[in-house]
Amino acid sequence: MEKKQPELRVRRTRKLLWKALIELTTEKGYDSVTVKDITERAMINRVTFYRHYEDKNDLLMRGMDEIMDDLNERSEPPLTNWRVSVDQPPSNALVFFEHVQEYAQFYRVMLGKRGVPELGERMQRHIDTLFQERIELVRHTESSRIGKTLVPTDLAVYSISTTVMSIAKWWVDNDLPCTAQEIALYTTRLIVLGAYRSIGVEFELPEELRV
Amino acid sequence: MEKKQPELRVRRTRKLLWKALIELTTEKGYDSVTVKDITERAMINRVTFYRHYEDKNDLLMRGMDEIMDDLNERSEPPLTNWRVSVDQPPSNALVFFEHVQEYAQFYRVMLGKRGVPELGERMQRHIDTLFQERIELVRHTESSRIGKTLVPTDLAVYSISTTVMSIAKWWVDNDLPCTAQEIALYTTRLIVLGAYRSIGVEFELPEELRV
Amino acid sequence: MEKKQPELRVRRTRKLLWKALIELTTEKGYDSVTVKDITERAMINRVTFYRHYEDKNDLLMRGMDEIMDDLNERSEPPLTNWRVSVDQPPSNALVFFEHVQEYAQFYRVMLGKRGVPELGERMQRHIDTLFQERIELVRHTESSRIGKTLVPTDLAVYSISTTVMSIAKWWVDNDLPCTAQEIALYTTRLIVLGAYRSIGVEFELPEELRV
Amino acid sequence: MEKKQPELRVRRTRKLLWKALIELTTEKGYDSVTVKDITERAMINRVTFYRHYEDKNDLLMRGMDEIMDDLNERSEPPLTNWRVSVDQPPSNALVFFEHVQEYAQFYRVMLGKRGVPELGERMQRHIDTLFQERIELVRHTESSRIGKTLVPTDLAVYSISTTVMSIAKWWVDNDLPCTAQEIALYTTRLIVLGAYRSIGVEFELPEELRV
DNA sequence: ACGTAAGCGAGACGGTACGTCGCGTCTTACC
DNA sequence: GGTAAGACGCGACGTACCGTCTCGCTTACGT
Repeated sequence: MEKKQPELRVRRTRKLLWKALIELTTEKGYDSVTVKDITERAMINRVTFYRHYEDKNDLLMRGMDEIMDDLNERSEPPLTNWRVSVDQPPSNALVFFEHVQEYAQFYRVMLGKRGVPELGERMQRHIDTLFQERIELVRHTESSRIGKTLVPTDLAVYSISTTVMSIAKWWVDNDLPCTAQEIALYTTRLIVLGAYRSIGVEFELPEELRV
Repeated sequence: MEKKQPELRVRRTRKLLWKALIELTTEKGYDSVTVKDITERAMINRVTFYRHYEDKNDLLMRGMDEIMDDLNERSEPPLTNWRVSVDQPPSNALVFFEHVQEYAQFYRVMLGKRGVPELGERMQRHIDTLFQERIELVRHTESSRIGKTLVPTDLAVYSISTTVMSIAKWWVDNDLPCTAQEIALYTTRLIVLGAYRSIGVEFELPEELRV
Repeated sequence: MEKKQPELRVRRTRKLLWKALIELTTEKGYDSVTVKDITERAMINRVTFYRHYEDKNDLLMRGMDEIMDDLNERSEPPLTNWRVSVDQPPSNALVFFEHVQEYAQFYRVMLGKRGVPELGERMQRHIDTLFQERIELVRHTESSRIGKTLVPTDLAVYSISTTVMSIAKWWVDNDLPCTAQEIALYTTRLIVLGAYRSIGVEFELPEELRV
Repeated sequence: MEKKQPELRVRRTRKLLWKALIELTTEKGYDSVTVKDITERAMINRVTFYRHYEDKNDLLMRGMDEIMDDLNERSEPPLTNWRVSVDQPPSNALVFFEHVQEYAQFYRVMLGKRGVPELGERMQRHIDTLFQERIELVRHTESSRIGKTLVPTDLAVYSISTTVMSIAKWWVDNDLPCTAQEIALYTTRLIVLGAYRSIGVEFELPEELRV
């Protein structure tokens, strides 16, 4: 059973408000945007705004929810037989960056300095979850040998999710200068070489990269 | 020639206002703090606040300036004969984390989710500057061999400064669970193994870490 | 030809709305009553209210119309051979107070301080009309002698209608402490002794009241 | 020790607001006047209004207070040796109507149908107080003989204060068609002949008025 | 040490935005 | 055709903060 679609007018109103929020945040930064600004831009009465959302932040959160829901639906559970590699990004990395690409304008705005730190944190939690599961799997897979730990694991995991988020930010800020496939690969390389290596997860390294 | 100290009362007023800002930001987050809050906490008349600062942000920026000045004074110019190593953090890494340690309360508050993203960005720029110079040096030093580039250099540099900042945040958020020396070492390892390696900067790796 | 009765549902709706208006005015005063209050109390949809009435005041006016129509139907034209007396209220005085008695709740509410001044004014106009005709008759009837005028006639007439209305208000406010016959008599006495006398209308005064 | 005058600006602000209230009430009726109307007319910021008064009604009440205070200061306590007469209004009647005359614009507006019933009630209470004391005195003065009671005393007293108020209203509504002295005399006559007589208070009646 | 210029407290004020309430209109769907 | 349910535009409300101004008091500094 699927949930009933709201009325046409309601959907139109909400869409216009969301659009106005993104536009205005792009123009003057999230903090500077007022509810009045949003409703004027959307050509919606201010009171009507409050009939749908508690405040500016509520509008943002609900929009973010939808986007995060979309990401969650796309993400696959971590594979059990998974090979750590510097040549092939894992499927969820690809899913993540394709998702970012799709909502590029949104992410560019919201991850920017005048955007909403909250968004980065929510996504980071999402990534944390995926990676922690993954790392456990990786550490217990025969294809990975465990070496010496150079950095505390929790610090390394934290640095991983930060790295992913910051790369996503860099990617959209620079107007997607490469494909999702490529950026996912770069991300994988940085993480696998750095954080993974630091916590002793070993991996297949092509001959020419060996030290 | 030293600049004349402001009058006693003026220094007292400014100090009280700064103290109040930090306290209140700790308690309820920077955005929620109002000028009225600050002046009430500092027991300073609201008009007096405006005699010293343009607004809440001005107060913050001037405080940040002083802290950043302190950091800049401590930082040394990058060494020309510099050896990339996973065992010994470069001196500026140590300087940086010792500085963070000194102002730990300030950084904990301001880097936190209810803090001020602006601060992170200013510091990141600082770090970017240091690292870009350093990387140039490293790449042209005979002690480092240049290998294959796995990740675009600008992306790697960006990920470096992000990593440093995020580690600093993790460090203060977790109440300095290790010494400045240690955290500087971990940071160096993550960066050297990951980002440096990705852009082909090779380094001395102890025997037992070799793949 | 009688006017067609509205549909059953319509009559029910209007009756419920009227009832709710009176109740709510009793409870919190006319000004504080909102259309929403009325429709909630009447368990009628707010839009339905607007299908029947323009606004809260329209509902009141139409109800008042019906009540005033009732009063007008009962009132008799002033008699030509009419004796001014302090012992016997004229028939219309009786009609008036019996009418007030019948709609006591309504009058108590609407003449009260949180009621509707408009009502008092409409009734006062009604009374004015009756009295002006009457006074003309009285002044030209041989049974009344015209004495010296102590007060301008228009002022006296104004004071008469005010007196009647204020007595009606006093009567319902004090929960009808005497019969309609009695209150009509008191009213007549106050008017005949005061206003009538002041404009020179003389009257039969029982022996024991003479000065 | 006299109470300290508020600051010049404050007095100016309040005066402008009061003036605007009276003007606007004259133009469109008290109920239709909004705080926004008042502040725009007074060229005062709306927020400043709320710094001085709780709401529109508070502004009115405080203005009324001052006017009532003025009336109270002028009114004399009822004389003990007091002669009821139809030729000479008692001094307080004169005081009252002179007061009304002075604030004629205010009373015209506020006693009118689009004015504020509250005002009439406050004044009526003032008058009630004066008259009740006076009637007690009158009834126990040798110069007045007590005759038969034709109307309940409380009803008669009520009708007195109503009469005074309604005459005041008539007077200002008709643009003061006679002097305060005259209107006070008419009022006295109506009351003395009507209500006083009805409760048995006898008085000096010139020969030609005797029945 | 002491007079004076500054810093400061107190609070009125104009202004922008907030979130809420009530009004009256409109549409859709039911019966 | 009467009614329910509810979205919507509109105008006013009373409040919170902002940043400015003016009026006096007091206090630390320089001569």
